[in-house]
Amino acid sequence: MPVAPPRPKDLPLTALRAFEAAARLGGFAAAAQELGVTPGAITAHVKQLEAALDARLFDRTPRGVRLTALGQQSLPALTAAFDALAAATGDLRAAAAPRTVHIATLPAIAQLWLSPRLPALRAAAPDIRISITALETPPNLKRSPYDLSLFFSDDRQGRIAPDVIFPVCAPALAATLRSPADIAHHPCLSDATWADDWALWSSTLADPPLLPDGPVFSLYALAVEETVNGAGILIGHQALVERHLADGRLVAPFAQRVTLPRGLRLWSERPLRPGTPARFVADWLRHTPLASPPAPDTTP
Amino acid sequence: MPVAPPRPKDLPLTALRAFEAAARLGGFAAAAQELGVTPGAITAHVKQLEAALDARLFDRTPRGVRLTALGQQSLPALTAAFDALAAATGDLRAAAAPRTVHIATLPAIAQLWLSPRLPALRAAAPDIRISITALETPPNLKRSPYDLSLFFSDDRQGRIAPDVIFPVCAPALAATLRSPADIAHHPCLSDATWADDWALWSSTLADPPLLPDGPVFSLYALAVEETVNGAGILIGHQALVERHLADGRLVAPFAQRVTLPRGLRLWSERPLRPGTPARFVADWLRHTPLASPPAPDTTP
DNA sequence: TGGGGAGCCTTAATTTTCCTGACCCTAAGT
DNA sequence: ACTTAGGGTCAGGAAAATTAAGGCTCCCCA
Repeated sequence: MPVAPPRPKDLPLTALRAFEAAARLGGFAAAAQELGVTPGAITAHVKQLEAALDARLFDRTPRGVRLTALGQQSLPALTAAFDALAAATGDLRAAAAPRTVHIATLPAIAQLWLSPRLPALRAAAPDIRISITALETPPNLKRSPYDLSLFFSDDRQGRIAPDVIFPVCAPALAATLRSPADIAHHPCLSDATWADDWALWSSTLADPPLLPDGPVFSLYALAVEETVNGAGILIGHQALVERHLADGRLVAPFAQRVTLPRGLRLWSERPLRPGTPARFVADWLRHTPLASPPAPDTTP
Repeated sequence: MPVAPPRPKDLPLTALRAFEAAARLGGFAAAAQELGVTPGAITAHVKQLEAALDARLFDRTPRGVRLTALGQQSLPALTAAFDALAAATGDLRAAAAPRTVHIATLPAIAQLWLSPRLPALRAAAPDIRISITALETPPNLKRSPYDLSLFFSDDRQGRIAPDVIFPVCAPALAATLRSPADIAHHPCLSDATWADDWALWSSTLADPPLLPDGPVFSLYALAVEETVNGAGILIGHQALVERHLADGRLVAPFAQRVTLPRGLRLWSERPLRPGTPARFVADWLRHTPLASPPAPDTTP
């Protein structure tokens, strides 16, 4: 019956957030990625929280962690509270920078789909600042400071375009190709995150050709650039190569095209109120086709 | 139209909490006290948040800070979110230590009112752990990890006893007192936080005596101890001296008693569900009178 | 009117805390 | 047996809090 046990300290906020993320995502590594810290930090935070509570929140197994009953019953309220906090934070940020729109997207989409559209968008809304952040994985929009998210997804909600794939190459190379079988004589460029694009496409042919190996890129935009330079044949994603097809730097030598179940998807966590900059940008991107490229400069 | 502005970082959680507290309480110093940090830390947090938002949240004036419009409009949602978070952590803490009750109270109440009751309470509920934290100021129960709060307050909700004040002294000294006028010949002990108790009491007399100065204590329990030792006359608070009156170490030499508008108040932020340890402790404290002190040990 | 004195916030330097980065460990799936 | 995937551990360095000092008003009172 001590009169002064060490004052019951408030549970540390960051440790609570680390626990909530780890519990919701089912692992420390995933939580570390969402919070942008290292797994070691999550370990320390959870341990700190468990020490403060004097209770286990996770059962440690050699291949991961599993929530204890205590952790399970506490998770929903914590998640709701952090969601509310994130929503309030989002409102605060929007109120502080009312004319800025933050977009999260894949690096490839940023360079090959979004970037060509930006000049026209900027002209259409000169007072809106567009901030683009390239991420490998779609963020948790409930928690991240982005207004719009633009990724490939199976979800049809907010789909802008289907993902259609087909081989593309430089015009000079295309001139040497007669049929899909000719692919065997050229390098097949592909992207690491879409490793089986070539297989998917060729499997739809009546007579699938032998596919030679080719360089695998971790940046799709780089693969596109190499293809423009004649390095080989790339398995193209329509949305990402349309600009190069339009201005003639790339051509599609074969008619065969494959529509994948996923598509380019633009969405936001909360409904965008009409009149807000984010709403304008979303509507504009959704409904404005890519403008024609500037005519090649033929004057000296 | 930069493609990679420094990635919009998440607003730091602790900075948000510092801002919320400062905004809600109307000052950095008050926020620092509620959060248990120094004012300098609040300054740094708010500055960090303002830098992250690239907007002012407070107008600095020489005698304090005032919320900007941006700060004002963002405050309610933030406060609600942190309240939800505090409620969730409270539930988590309760689930982790289901048989512990945390009580916040004044040091004087802890020593003079609560402590004498603890043995009987412990006997009545041996499986409940009582944790008592002595604070000079009632905590914000919505945010603090206490189940029960026990302070003097004007609020009648949850009142346990009125605050009745009257002079008390050691029996030997009392024997020399005939009327209130005799007070003038003895030191008048008082507590710094209740500095005008003497004036309040004496002003109700038909013939107010001249009040001599006396030692002012910052710990009321110490003043009581000194009075027991015959150091002078103390202005007693009924709830805090009842134990000493009951066992005869102090007596009340005069009949005149003054009931102040405030009273001893026991309350909790959220309604206590029946069957919970906190509910049991609250009911017990509310309804169980102070047990008789053990008989003086007269055997050799 | 003008000079303590008290509040309140800020700043600078020191101390403490936290995060990272590289390594180890264990178990499950080749 | 080797690889992979997930956590745990530890030393060093970055970022935070504390402490202590400083500036700026207002208030009070002579």
